[in-house]
Amino acid sequence: VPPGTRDALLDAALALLDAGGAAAVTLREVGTRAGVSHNAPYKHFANKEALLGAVAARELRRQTDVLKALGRRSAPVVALRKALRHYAAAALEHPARFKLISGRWENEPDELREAGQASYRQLVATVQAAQSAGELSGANPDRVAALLLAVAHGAADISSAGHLSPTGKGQADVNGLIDDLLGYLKPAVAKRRK
Amino acid sequence: VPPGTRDALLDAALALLDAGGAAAVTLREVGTRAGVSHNAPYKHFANKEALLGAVAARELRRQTDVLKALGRRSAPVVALRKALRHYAAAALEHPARFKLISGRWENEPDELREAGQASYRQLVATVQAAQSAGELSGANPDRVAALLLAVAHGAADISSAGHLSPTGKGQADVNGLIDDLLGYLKPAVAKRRK
DNA sequence: ACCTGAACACCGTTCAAGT
DNA sequence: ACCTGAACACCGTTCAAGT
Repeated sequence: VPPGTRDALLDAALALLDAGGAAAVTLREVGTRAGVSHNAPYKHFANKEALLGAVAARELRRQTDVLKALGRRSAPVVALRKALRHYAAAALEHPARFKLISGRWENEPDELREAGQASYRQLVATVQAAQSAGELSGANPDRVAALLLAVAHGAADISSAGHLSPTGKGQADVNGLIDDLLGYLKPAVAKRRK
Repeated sequence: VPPGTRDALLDAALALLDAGGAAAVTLREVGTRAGVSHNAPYKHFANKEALLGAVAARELRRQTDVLKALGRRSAPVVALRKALRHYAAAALEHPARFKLISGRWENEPDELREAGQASYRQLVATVQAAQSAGELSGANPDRVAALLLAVAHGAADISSAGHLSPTGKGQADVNGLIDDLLGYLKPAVAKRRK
């Protein structure tokens, strides 16, 4: 099937989101850009929140696919570093998407919750692979993954708001913080296998 | 001077923010709750954004005062841990305030930017104190402070959205991540002074 | 100096109606 | 099954006018 009204609505909503933030996503403008009337969206989505939820879930799935591809092409700890940098870079490049995907939902759509869980499982798997390869300290992989995600998320969010540091240089600083944490998580070099 | 319309407007906006999120803060409802007409706010603030900016700056100043008091009553590294926990707990308790204070601003009010810088300086000073006391590893205090803030911010934001972990227990997990990072930042015990 | 009431443009949502 | 056009309630903002 060609584009289809539903996909055209999602595309229009994403374009408006990136261009002008969440406030710019108007059902009327979404409809107009998709070539339909101002309330045709209601034939495809229950309401505005459902439309935004579908946009968020689609983007999160796309992002997770990129992270999976990184995992197939690099050594574990390199894939982990690339994944975290990619996560932060995406957040800085499209802050409104980032807030939509990672934000609070009154009624989180199943589609979005499942995409989020799949993305998190991918991260934990990468951490485990790096630990098994002896490239990362051996603490509980779930906790390590959560810590890494918290830093990437927090650094990107703070930087995106312009609050990282008075003299900060944006993304460079975000990557620096990710590297700092990965450095602290390096296994002790003195520890030798028996 | 007794309350004053301006303070009454700020109080009403904060109450609406906490009760129903940013979407519930309506200039009309703010005016009504403050006992004035629906557009009296325009006599005290340029527009809705300016009103929200004043609310954010006031709350950020209050929060920073709490962190300063913690610093005066505890040993440095204890104060640091308490400050980070307090930051995260406040974020979880009043998520809409947290997003307002730490979010993006089209035109960030001077008042808010200055309050944010003061808060960050307070955190860096606490890190430095902990390092001077030999309770925290000696890396660049600005980078360490940024890393700690990123974790507290990121963990609170992810947890607040319900995305920390499928089996996560909210605030307990956030504090756990803060403790994990502080653990990694402990100075090497084997290192003795000459 | 501070406030009110009417008015305007805009938005989410609903409904009756069309093919 | 999908879409349109009119309509409703609500919101931010402006303006003329009041004290």
